[in-house]
Amino acid sequence: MPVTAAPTVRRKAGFHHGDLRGALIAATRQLIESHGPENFSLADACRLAGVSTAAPYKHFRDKQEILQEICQQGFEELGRRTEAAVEAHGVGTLEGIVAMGRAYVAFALEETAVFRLMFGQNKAIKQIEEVETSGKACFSGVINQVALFCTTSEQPGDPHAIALQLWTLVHGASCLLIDDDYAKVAPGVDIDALIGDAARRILARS
Amino acid sequence: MPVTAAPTVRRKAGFHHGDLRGALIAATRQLIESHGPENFSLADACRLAGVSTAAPYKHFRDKQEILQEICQQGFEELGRRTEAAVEAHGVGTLEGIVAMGRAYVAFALEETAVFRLMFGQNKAIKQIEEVETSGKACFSGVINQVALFCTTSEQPGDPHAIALQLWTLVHGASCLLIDDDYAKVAPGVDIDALIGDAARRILARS
DNA sequence: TGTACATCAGTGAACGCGCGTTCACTGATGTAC
DNA sequence: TGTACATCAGTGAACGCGCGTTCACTGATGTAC
Repeated sequence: MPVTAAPTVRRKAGFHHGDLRGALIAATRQLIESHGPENFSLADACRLAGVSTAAPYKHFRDKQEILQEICQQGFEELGRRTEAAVEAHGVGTLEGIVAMGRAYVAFALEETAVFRLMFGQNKAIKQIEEVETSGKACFSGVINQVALFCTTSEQPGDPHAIALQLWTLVHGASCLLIDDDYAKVAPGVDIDALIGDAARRILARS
Repeated sequence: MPVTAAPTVRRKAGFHHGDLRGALIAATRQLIESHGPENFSLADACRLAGVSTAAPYKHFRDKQEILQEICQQGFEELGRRTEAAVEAHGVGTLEGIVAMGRAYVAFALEETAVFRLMFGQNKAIKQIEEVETSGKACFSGVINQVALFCTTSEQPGDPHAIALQLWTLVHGASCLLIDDDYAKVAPGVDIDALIGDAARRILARS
């Protein structure tokens, strides 16, 4: 399938590109979005960026390094989004925690390919240190909120265990949505309601 | 990487194989288990089964058809397991429903590659009719149990909505486990406890 | 029981293809003077 | 301001490789007589 340049990744005129590194990342994101991270070819990304297939090696060690970079950016973006969500809806409140969950699912829907990289089967990508650190930071944010909620609402629950349950829930929703698996048995499911309801039950005084 | 024949897929002596269809399915399952469904090559499966790369075309239309067959078998197996679980732990009971969830996660852990096929991104595989039917049947089993539980325990909840929440939960647990994503923030998490606890909260009188 | 024969599962070679990476190179850029 | 030059981003051709699928074929099997 021939790949034509999209506006966001079109090269500048002339011999030098200007921001080939950025353009290759943009092209890669676009390609893994449509073909999945496993079926992405570096050669296609080069075609999208309008450069020769040898050009990426001036900016990345190998194909894998581009994916690692995208994965890393993804965790930072996810952290930013969930933090923004909880701040907008109330730090330490039930609504704030639910908003974090919804932000997680929204991220999976909007940045599906990046989400797949971040939580998918390619272990090599996830195991570099910067990625692990950003990932832990995201989760710590959730635990902190749950702990805060438990304290202020005088709940006896273990924040770490509850945060894990909530993460499991929103991650499940994300996966079932992006892989179109709800469609078969619950077309048009209201996912915000599902998450809100389930999270409320998980966070309820037990 | 050279692939050597495993006992379960070794060919019989002689020109004719005997059960090449079965051997190719076994070989494919083995390969997608180690390389993922996206990185499986038909040629490797042939090597494992000890036949030429042209042999599969006497039994399958193309590469995709082998994967569809495995996906189909997977839904049937999952249905069998969840039904067996609920029958062993109490039809229409909370424990029975929790057992179904645990059986779902156990299936994901034991048949990871098949699970990935069944719920993964390859839409073409999931969209054939037999697969859709088996998938719906699996989910209906859960709804029925939840409905039964709601009735006998005089709960007002909507069985369909509650079943969706439970599915979301156990699917999330399955994905996070098989992709090794719990490891970073909760190494050695007790997943049976997590599911039991969360399911109890979701099924609790609201 | 013995033989002729149709069937068809598996062969092995070939096809066209696209991949990731390497290589010596080229020419645009920007700095030193 | 003008010129010489070092830098290094991007080129284009080539590499070795493995893939999915097709093809005419072959020979083991089992059935009809």
